[in-house]
Amino acid sequence: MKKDDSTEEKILAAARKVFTAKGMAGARMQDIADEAGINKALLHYYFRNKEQLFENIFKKLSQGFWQQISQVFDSEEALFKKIESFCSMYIEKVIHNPYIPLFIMHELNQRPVNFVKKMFNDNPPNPNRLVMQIQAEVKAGNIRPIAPQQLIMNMISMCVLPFIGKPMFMSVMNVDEKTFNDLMQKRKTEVPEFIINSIKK
Amino acid sequence: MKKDDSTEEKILAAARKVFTAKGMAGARMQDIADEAGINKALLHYYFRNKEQLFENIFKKLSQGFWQQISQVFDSEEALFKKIESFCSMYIEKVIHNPYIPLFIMHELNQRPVNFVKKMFNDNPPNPNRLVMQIQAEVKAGNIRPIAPQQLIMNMISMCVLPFIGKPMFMSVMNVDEKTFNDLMQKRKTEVPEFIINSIKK
DNA sequence: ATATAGTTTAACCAAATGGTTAACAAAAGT
DNA sequence: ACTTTTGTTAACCATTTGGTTAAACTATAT
Repeated sequence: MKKDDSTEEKILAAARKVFTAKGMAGARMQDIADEAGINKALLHYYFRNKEQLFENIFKKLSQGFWQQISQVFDSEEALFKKIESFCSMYIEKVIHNPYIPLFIMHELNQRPVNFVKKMFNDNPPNPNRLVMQIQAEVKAGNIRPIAPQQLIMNMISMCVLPFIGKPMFMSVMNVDEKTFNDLMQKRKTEVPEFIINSIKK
Repeated sequence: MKKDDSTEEKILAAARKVFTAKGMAGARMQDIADEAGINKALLHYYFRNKEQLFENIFKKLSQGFWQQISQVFDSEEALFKKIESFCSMYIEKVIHNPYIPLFIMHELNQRPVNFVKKMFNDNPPNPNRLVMQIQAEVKAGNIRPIAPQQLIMNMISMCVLPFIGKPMFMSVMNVDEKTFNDLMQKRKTEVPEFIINSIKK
């Protein structure tokens, strides 16, 4: 029935690329059509309008991204091991999808809180296993006292911000693409080491 | 000669508000005019076009932001004290300007590298005093070995990312505005403590 | 007072942009 | 074969949006 079975996928791939690079407001439907190599009207044939195409991409990306996080948070690993797993997994992921975090956070900041809540409330139970683990280790005296929320924010921050601020960091540290990538590779072990050094007794 | 001496300032304040909230692509000239309470044509009378108005705002914000950072970096304080100063100063600043970092990073990511370089290359000398301080303390054996660039990225990351990701954090941690603000206030001492605990011997 | 220069506005314009339509092409059903 | 359904396109449309213009208004200088 279909002439080319992957047209819808081509559109989705193109939309993802354009939206994540330019944001909803900066993306042009024509850009997406060009990127997909199709006529602009086809976009509206497969997806009613820009808003729906955007939501399709955005929901998938933000939920997928968060799902991967909470999967590690809820795993059975011990705390220190889990910190190592999370940082290396997450940094590795962002190395290969450097635009996603900034895209998600920029768009979340454009939308009302109830929209944001709807996006995350379903899947990730809170307090999750990681929060309880941290509380337990503090209570047991195995790590120094720290609020789980603060520790988790610290961890996520160090994993993700260097990518969001990549242009700034590259410019002010005066490093080229290759050097920057080397720094990020090293962070996969550097960040967990930094965290564990801070909380261990 | 001028009817209202502060018209230009009203425009700049309005433009700053709209641009930082919606970004260059999402901002409408009409929005800025409405926010300033003036006719749209006046925008073009004081600033030739959207691009120039944007550049005016963007340059001031990004350079000012970076200047404040490098000012602390280059101060005469001892390392640990400097880390404390930076974190409390920076978090305090972002509490009162929560949109700025995300705005700057989003816009920097939309522009070519040479544009970014032009924006930062002038003022902040690199390697700056903070880099040299870290190297010296490592060499003297006063702190554990760490690359200055990694430590500085860690510090900036923990100070700024919670604000960039505020909607996400509020939603997944299920906290309200007040609780979030409390968390951020505590970070002014929590983050430097976290860093110093990690690097001290 | 009147001219002059600077300021502000309503109305307008052209280009860009999201979206529609009608016709055409390709598959699938019969 | 041929009818129907699905996929694709070029041309078109309506609205939005950045930007202009000409006239009106205000303050100052003469």
